[in-house]
Amino acid sequence: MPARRQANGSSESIDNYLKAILTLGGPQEIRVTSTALAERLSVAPASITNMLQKLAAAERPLVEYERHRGVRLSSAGKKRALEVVRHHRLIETFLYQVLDYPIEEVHEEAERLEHFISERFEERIAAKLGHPQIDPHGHFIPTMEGHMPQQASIRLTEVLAGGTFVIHSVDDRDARTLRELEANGIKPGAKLKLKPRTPTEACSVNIGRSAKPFDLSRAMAADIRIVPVEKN
Amino acid sequence: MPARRQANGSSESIDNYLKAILTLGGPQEIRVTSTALAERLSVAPASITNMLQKLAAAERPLVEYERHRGVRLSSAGKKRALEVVRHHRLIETFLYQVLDYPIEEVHEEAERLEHFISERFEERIAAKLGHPQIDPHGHFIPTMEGHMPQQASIRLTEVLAGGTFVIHSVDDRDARTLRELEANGIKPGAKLKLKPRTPTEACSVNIGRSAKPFDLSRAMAADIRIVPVEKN
DNA sequence: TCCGATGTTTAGGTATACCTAATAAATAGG
DNA sequence: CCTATTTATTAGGTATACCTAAACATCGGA
Ligand SMILES: [Mn+2]
Ligand SMILES: [Mn+2]
Ligand SMILES: [Mn+2]
Ligand SMILES: [Mn+2]
Repeated sequence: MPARRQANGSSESIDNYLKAILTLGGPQEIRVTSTALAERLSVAPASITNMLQKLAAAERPLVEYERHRGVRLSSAGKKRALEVVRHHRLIETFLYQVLDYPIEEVHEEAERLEHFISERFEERIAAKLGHPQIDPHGHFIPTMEGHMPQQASIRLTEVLAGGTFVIHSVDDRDARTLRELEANGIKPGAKLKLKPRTPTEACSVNIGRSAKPFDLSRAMAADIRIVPVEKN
Repeated sequence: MPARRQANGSSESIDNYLKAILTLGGPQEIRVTSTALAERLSVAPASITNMLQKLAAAERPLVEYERHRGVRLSSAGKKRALEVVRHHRLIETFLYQVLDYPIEEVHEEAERLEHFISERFEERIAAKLGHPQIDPHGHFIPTMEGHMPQQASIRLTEVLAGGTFVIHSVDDRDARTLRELEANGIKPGAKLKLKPRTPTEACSVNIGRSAKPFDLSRAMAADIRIVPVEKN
């Protein structure tokens, strides 16, 4: 079936590949391996190779691909990926703020709709929301021109020394974890005191100004990104 | 490509077939011919036959189909069709009232999004709008349970006798005509005086309480449905 | 440096939803 | 009532996006 193609010669499937490459490539746009993509997209490695070859061979290629050496986005691919991420995060913000969705349900809906809204829809919800720069999980929303600030935050699990932090963002993909995080006051902007620990120990944190420490599960800790604060 | 399937074993394509059969079958649920469907969906007749056979052969068939004798919706098919029409009209109302879309642009966006929103999204926009019963073109919005009132209206082109009418609804599919209609004050609820005419004559109307008559183009007249009013 | 584990690609196949061209059924006109 | 036209179906083919299994590269150790 003629999978619905967007104007730019993209499709729902292609969009998802581009987004995955953007995310997995990270800020330095490291080459992404087939295995990493296969894992991320829950698709067989052979299917990944196929798609990457197609994307690289197109008239206006969306990726740079070399056999056995991974892929990177071309500038056209990066542009489209950021456009889709903008859609995703604007939709999440809209669902949360205008339609009163519970935080843990916005991601799934946005993951679908991001591929099907028009430029007008994008523009209208952005206007309705006052052109927001941050989504409900704390992630930056790319601008219409395709710019997105670097996240200066670090993973909570990478900090062993302890200290005081502000929560920058939470991962949006696992609804259960996200609901648990929110139920415990762990959301962007919240303050958090971390006890020093060894790599194998659980993370024990104080949220806000509560006196009793809270032990984060592995899943919860891995989904939190934080920024250090000077205490004053 | 695994065309996105909704929970009910439907898909964007199937949804559009079901909607077309609902509309073309009319209130009495007349059998719909392959040609009519081919025309409506801009798809080759052979493709229609193919799809109808598939839909009729399914475990839980969405249509009743007999070779050379057209199709009707099964009760499951009718249920789904009304669900999609509900999505469509709620989305149109939402785009118009909440996102301030121009009237002539809501249809195209709704035509796409109707297939991809969740039950939660449907429920949330319905709530936001106060559970509306009529969309911006004057069409009834099916209820959550799949009920939709009959339209008692008639086509403007069918009236030769003249008289005073209220505009019940306008067709939403042609953006240009719709914009023209709206620009001339022709929208649901507006009052309209029709001069008597012969079948070949153009329709000349007075809109609202304006004194100067307006000649409707064939396209415009065909897109208007009206209800007679007692003048008092 | 060769060897095997791991990762990647090729080869061949499926389902959806379209298409065109050829064929068959239904219907309408003489 | 029989044929010509219209309408519909069958047959065979395309593109997208997946899959599994088999073949092939790459790279880290021994
Ligand atoms: Mn998300
Ligand atoms: Mn997506
Ligand atoms: Mn519409
Ligand atoms: Mn549609």
